[in-house]
Amino acid sequence: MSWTDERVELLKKMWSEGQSASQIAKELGGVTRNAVIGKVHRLGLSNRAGAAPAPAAAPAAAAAAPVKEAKPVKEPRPEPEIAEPVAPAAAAEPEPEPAIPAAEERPAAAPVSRTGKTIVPAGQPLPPQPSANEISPEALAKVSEVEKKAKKLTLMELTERTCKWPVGDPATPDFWFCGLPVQQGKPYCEAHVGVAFQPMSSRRDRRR
DNA sequence: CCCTGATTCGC
DNA sequence: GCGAATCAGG
Repeated sequence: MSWTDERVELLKKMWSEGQSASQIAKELGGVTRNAVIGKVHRLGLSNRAGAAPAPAAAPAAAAAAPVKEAKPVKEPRPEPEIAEPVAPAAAAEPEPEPAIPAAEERPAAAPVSRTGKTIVPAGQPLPPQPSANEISPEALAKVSEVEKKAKKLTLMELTERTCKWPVGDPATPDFWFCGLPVQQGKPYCEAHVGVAFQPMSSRRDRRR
């Protein structure tokens, strides 16, 4: 692959949006994150922050790079009141893919006050949290177990290979994501995949 | 271990 | 100019 104008533009866009080199590389395809980083440097748009204007040393790099930043700082949440963490009727679609929150996206603003308290916004994308519905007791038991040894990651710590299963009330400090290694291709660890993706077979309810 | 960006240097 | 290898860090 080569750096066509389009690709370079996408690169610039994503980079200024705060996307990581690896994410950009994936998006572009045909290039590694190294290639992306290399290109970024050659383009002279290294520093992404509008801050830290190189204090006392090496203002060197990117001297000829205007880099117009338009920090897309998104409002954490205009609406402070969140109704209730009601147990969302278990997402039991024949075609799985319970589209979790937008955990993938780079949170523009860290929902963490420097007082240590983690203030999770918990916008509208309320996750699965299946109610003890028609899920095998085994699977549920498994989940309980797993939650004990979960990594308890914060939103920002999630990656593509960490279980994105949410635990607790998003409105409290006791909210976290499982964080255990995900199952190949899935967004959750084995245990949580078990309750997140129900085989249609078990969904057949009392004949129609 | 997973990830991040930064630099170097042969091509 | 390009990007793998490497470095330095979280």
